[in-house]
Amino acid sequence: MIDLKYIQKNFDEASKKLQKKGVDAQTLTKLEDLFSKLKEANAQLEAMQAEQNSMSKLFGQYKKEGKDITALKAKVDANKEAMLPVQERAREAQEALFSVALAIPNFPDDAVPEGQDETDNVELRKVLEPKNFDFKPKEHWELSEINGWIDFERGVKLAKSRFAILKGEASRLERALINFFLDTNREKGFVEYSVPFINNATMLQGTGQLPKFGDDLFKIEEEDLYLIPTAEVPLTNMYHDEILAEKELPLLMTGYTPCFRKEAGSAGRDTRGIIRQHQFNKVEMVAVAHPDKSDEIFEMMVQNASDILTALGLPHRVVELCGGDLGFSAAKTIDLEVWLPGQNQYREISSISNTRDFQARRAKIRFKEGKKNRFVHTLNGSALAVGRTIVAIMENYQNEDGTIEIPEVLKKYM
RNA sequence: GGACAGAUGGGAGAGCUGGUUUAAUCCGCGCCCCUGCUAAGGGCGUGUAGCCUCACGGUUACCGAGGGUUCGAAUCCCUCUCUGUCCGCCA
Repeated sequence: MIDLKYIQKNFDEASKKLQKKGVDAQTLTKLEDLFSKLKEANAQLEAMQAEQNSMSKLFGQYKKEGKDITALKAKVDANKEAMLPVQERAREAQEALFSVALAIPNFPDDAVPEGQDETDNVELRKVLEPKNFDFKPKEHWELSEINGWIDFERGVKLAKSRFAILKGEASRLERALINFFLDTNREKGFVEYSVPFINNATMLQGTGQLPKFGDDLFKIEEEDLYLIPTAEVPLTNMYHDEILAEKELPLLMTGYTPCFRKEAGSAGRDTRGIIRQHQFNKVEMVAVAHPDKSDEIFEMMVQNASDILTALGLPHRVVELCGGDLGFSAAKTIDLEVWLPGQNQYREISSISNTRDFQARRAKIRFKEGKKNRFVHTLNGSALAVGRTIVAIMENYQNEDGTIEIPEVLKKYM
């Protein structure tokens, strides 16, 4: 959640920042107005409550001393009644404020490039040269057919479209990748976790998926539970509503989970192959960091994901997202895009974001700095998306006859 | 799924026949004092969020969650969640 006090004190600046993310000034004005209304109502209510409390105390005293309480009772009753509309006003303001505030995205960092969509993203560097094939490289679904790696039809039969089955070597490759990713992350200082794949609504709100993006989530019917769209949700929310000691920071976490997404806005995109599935596997990095250290940790996370791709011999480029392409919770995001020779283009395989204190405010994750509590910074990033790594290996390591080599670093895992 | 018990501040633990409890007490933790080392002792302080105040300080809410009764609820009533123990079932 954005800092309401900041908005109130620096309205113009806040408004300008949020324009980068497509929030109009009108919404912000409404927010500011609701915030003022809430404060006003609360101040009045509290004064009345104070009055009520002191009269009640007196009431007890009178009774003890056997004094007449008729007059006092009338006064206290009148005050109680007068409080009701004020109470209602405060409650309404609170509700209205939150419904607006929870739907406002994070401020982008000042250094984030201007832009509307992914075409305005900025390429920072390329790592590894794409290999020159002396034949026309095939797309991964063609290679899958030759090798019998992916069973799309039966995946659809079991669930519905955008579900697939990995078979034999492909399934083993997936398992090897997960282990390779987790081991590498562990070597970089991330602690490995195995977490619930189902989280409740409070947690989804903590990391920013709810209330605005419920359409992208699979919900468990009749329960307040959702299948996680990313391990960022459980890993970050492990510290939901906790106050950490400063010396505990940073908390570096990694975990493998399946991820479930409805892909509501992506009908018709990437319908062939396993680039875009309703269920995919991912190894995630999450950091809970001291605000002064989050930039440093961010760079480390980007470097780690890039190093993994390099170790796998996969050409990729590092791209900084422009304001218009930033996710809801992110202040800054760097995507890693892997080269897919079959598709003849770079495709996203990792996305690393610093949410600053945006998620920390929602999830109430703080640390003790001296006597004061301060919000932490939370960061998350894939290292890596497993399914897309399989696609990348298939397409980059294919031979002319359609067979696929296994990258050297994975051989000990298979 | 059934039966019983429970949920209090960093920990332990009282209060639970409604009103000097601003949540006692102990431990832990912090600062200070005493003590020529050590041990021991003494004093003060020590939750979260918000609002008002330059500050000192004041004030409201929070005793698992939500609602109710009452002038007043940790305490009484209702609903829910979770934990423990036993039984049943189960990878």
